[in-house]
Amino acid sequence: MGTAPSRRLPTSEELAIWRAHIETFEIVRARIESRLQQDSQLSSGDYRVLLALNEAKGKALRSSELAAHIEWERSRLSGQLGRMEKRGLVRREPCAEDARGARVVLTEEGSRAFRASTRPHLRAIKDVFVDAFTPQQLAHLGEAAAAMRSHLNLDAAPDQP
Amino acid sequence: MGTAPSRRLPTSEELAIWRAHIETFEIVRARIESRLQQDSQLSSGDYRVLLALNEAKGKALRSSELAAHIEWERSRLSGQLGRMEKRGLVRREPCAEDARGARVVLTEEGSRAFRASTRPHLRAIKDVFVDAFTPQQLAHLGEAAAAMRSHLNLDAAPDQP
DNA sequence: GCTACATGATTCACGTGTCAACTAGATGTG
DNA sequence: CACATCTAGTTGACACGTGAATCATGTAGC
Repeated sequence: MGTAPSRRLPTSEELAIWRAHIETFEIVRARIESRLQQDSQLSSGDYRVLLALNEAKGKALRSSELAAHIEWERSRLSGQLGRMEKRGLVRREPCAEDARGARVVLTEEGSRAFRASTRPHLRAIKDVFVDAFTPQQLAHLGEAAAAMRSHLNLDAAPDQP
Repeated sequence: MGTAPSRRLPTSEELAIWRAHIETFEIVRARIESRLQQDSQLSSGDYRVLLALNEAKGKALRSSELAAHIEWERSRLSGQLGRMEKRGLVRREPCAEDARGARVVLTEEGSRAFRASTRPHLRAIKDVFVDAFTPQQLAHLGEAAAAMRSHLNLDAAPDQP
């Protein structure tokens, strides 16, 4: 099922849409990240880690669970946690069940920083992203993202042989 | 003119669209860049610089013209050019009219690399991006990008007092 | 138990981005 | 001409991302 993708190159209109889309939303991402940084001294990486830990039972996760949850490479997470630990946002402690592993624990300070960042961050998303569009356009964007995810076969069950 | 942006936070639907959009198109960008790297051993930064130089008269530009053209910070361009020069894609030569400046010249090798990269790169854009959508959806994406550009006041004349 | 392999996590080298400081040549004003 | 100031470009410190290599611990097969 599905139509065969045509073998031609993109037209100049298609190319222009690609370029406009990627360049524009790159700026959007940068603006929202910059607001997060200014408002809360957090990078988007910090925020993502704090969000995941905050939702976790006991505000702690095994490092590899965390990596899987936010879909990051392990080495990426390792570096990120190192920086966050230096700033006191998280703590790493040895894991009782598996001496190889580490539990990543949200500190009180990390928890406070996350709670304080949420509202202004959501606000920035509203101001910069949501308010740019009509409800129609926003719905179209949602559909486009869904179409893309299906095109790329994301959303597929992650552990299939 | 224009409706006042409401002061409420984004709804969970709006937030979901934001997250789906940014995460999905981050993956799209990564895939297309990875194809460019595999097909042509070029990063997207390399490609952008080569594209600009290739279009320039004499396949050369002053460093600051180049920076302005592709809208990069000067230090970013400086580092990029250093790496590209090491690989033989561009050459920097002193500038006759202004001894401070440098002319960035596309080398024969850089020109060849760019020409060889174009088709596979366009092909990747078609495969990964364009073919994910119906023509309607693609048009909607173009409109969304335009709405966002206008929301952010991009497209404004760059040199207004 | 011992060897082989799988797994959790870190480390290293490198490419890449930002911002602030710096160098050196241009320019404008007395 | 002397001085302040502007401009072109580089450099350095740091944050961040990737992939390969490394190290230690777990687990399976004998």
